[in-house]
Parts: sequence; C-alpha cells; structure tokens
Amino acid sequence: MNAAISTNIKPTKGEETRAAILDAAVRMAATDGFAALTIGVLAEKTGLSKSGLFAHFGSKEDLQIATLDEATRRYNEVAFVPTLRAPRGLKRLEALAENWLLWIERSELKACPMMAALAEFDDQPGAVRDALVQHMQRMNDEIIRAVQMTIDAGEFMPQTDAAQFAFEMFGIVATCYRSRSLFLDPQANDRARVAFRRLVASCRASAPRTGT
Amino acid sequence: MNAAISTNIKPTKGEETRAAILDAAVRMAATDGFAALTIGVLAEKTGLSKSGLFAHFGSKEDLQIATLDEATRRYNEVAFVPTLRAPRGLKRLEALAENWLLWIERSELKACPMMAALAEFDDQPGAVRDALVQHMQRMNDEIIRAVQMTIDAGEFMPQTDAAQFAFEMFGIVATCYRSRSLFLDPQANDRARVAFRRLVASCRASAPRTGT
DNA sequence: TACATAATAGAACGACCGTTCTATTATTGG
DNA sequence: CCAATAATAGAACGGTCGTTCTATTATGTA
Repeated sequence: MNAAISTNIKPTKGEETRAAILDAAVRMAATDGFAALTIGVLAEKTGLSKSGLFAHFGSKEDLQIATLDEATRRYNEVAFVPTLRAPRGLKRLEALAENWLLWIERSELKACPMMAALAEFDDQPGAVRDALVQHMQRMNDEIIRAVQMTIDAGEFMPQTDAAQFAFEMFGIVATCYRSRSLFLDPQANDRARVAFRRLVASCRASAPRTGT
Repeated sequence: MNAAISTNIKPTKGEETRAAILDAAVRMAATDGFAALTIGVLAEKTGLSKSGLFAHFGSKEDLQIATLDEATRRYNEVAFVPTLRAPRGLKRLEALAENWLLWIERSELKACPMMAALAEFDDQPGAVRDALVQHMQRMNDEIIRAVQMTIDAGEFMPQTDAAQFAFEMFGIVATCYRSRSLFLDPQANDRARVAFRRLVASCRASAPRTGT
C-alpha cells in the first residue's frame, strides 16, 4: 500500500502501474486542472479499467493527494535539490528563483500542477487542502531559509524581512505562471526576472561584493 | 433577453430573478469556485427549480460568463470607479492598489470570484476563458494607464516600464489573495502594502532608497 | 377584464461521476 | 511448478450533471 518511497531494488508490478498512473495524473492535473482529474478519464488514458485504477487508491481524495505528493516530489527533485549545489547566499537564492521559474519546462509539463492545486483547493476544506498547505508551507520555509543565509553571508541587509521576501518571491513566480497560461505572454519569464532583481536589489547590503 | 444593462425605470420580474440568481452565483463562485457552480445547487440556493433557473441562461457556459461579467461589474463599481475621484498620478495609482486589495471585504464576499476564475479557466479554452482574458486585459490596461499618468505627472521616472509595473502589481494583489485564503495569513494585506511601496519606491522620480 | 406572453415547475433523458462487488487473470515466492 | 496472492476487468449501483420537453402559473398590456 505504501509506495511512497519505493526502494530501488524491487519495483513490483503494482508499483510500476501506480507510477504510470501518477505520471498521467500529474500531467493531466497540470494541463486540465485537478477538477478534470476524473477516474474514468484517467483510466482511459492509462489503458486501465476504472476499478483497476481505483484499486490503487482507496478513494478519489487519496488519488488527488498522491498526485499532489508526486508533483511536489518532482519539484524537489528537478528544481530544489539542484540549488543545494550553489553556494549559500544570493547565488543559491537566485538559483531557487530561476529553477522555480523553469522546472515546468524541464519536467516537460504544460503547466504547474501545484499552481493548479493552489487555485482549486485553497478555499475548500479537506485532506487535499491540508496536504497542499503543508507542501506550500515547506516551500515557503525553504525560501525563508535561503534568504536568511543570504543575510548571514552579508549580501542582504541585516534588517531584511525574510518572510516578506518569500511572500513577494512567491507572488512573482505565481504571476509569471499566470501570465504565461492566461495571456500566453512570452515575456513573462523576463518580467519575473526583472521583478526578482528589483526585489533583490532592495535588500542588498550597501557594499555588494559580487565583483566577478 | 439582454438584461446586460438594466435601465433604472422598469425592472421586470424576470430581470429581478436573474439578478438574484447572479448574486447567488457570484457569491458561490467566490466561496466554492466556479467548478462548484452547478445548476442544481444554485437552483436550490435561490429557491427555483433547475429548469426555471436554466431558462434564464441558454447554457451553463452562458451562466458562467454572466457570473464573470457580474463580478467584473461589481469590481468596477466598488473598486475602480471610486479611484477616479483621486487626482491623477501616484495618488490614484495607490487608490487602485488599495481598493483592489479591499474590494472583496467591501462587497461582503468571502473571496475574489475573478481570482477563482483565473485559476480554473486560465488553461481551458472556451468562451469563458475568452471573456476572462478580456476582463483581465482591461484591468491590466487600466493599471498601465494609471502608471503612465504617474509618469506624466513627474512622480515616476520617465523610463519606468508601465507594463512591468502592472505585471508586478498584479502579482502582489494575487499573492495577497492567495496568502489570505490558503495560509489564512492576517498579515497578508500589510505584506502586500509593503511590496507595493517597494515597487513604487523603485520607480520614484527622486528614487529614495528603500529601507525594508 | 381578457388575452398574449413571460416566467417557472416538474418529469424525464442520457452521460458521467465515485464506489462496490465479484470474477478472472497475472505475478511471485517456496 | 504450484499454490498463494496481487493485480486487474467487468458489471452494476445510486447520484448528480446539463439539458429538453411539456404543462402550468404569473405578469403585463390593450
């Protein structure tokens, strides 16, 4: 039942199927939203029967949560973990922003499933919303940590409000996604980068030691 | 049939009912999202029969569009038009931001129906999306106009990118809404104001250095 | 007041929803 | 290789969806 962390030694048949289902589910949630993530359509898309697919999850709610978890897992793998190779401080913070902007394209998704979930569950109480809040909270905390490191490195002014920075950075990224999907704005990424640079500039310590 | 602009002299019965339906629809879309805006539930909530309610709109899509139009109409009435009383320039731009942040509470809604629509239709082609894009485009254009006026008034630097400003301002407001509904953050409004002040400061003609 | 018309109700439709049950097939460990 | 078990299929369920049809009631007008 708990295929949350699959050991790399024995991928059983059921786990493989489940992974394939979740892949289709993440892709579908990103493209059409979580509301369109129905069991019938998902079964058709994966070549399974409704009941066969259903058996992998006890309920639709569990399927939605599993999809959300999988999306988060991919974000961490593709976007977050690589930033840890960047040196602590502004470099890593910038990597965090850039990877966040680009992880969708790197994952070959049409849109961000988490942004879709944000929209559909932010107001509806339930287990899905709870899981979502937790994921978002964790992402927010990671930004705050990165900002704090930048402050500690002397690159940001000591009085910089890390939570405020995270708030604004989240907004920039979210708006970038919206601008891309709604207005199909090809400049969205660049606009987001300008906004981020403006945000960073306002927090810089007076004597930045970037040099090279 | 076209009750789009009701003259103030003869509100016929059908128009009254339609207005009552749209009021419930807007309220419901804000609270539970457009996906939850089903004809059955809406009929129950307005005390009408499904078919009786349905007759006011030719299809569900038309109902959704009418709901979107009504929400936009209210935004204009409650938030946008009042800003025209503020003097052109920074004062009016600030009024635009502040009214945008507060119009929900002033309309006694639980959340912003347009933000909900943004989330659910930004990726799904159709007439609803088209209407939504048009509304959002118009709001964006109004921000750009207000920024341009601020530039013309000499309060913003001449090289200020008005479209970039609108992009960032939209992001700040949207994030404020998200932060309120998802994290239930009581500081969201203040954070949005701080972000907006930072954005304004970076465009100021005399360019005062930002502290926070 | 009578009548044309607008407004609404009620029942029914096919489609799809999530879910459950039972039966069948595939996988795997001893 | 064979039994135990996991994985999947198929059919059926009650419910709700949007929509259509027909009938009935309310409204506005001449």
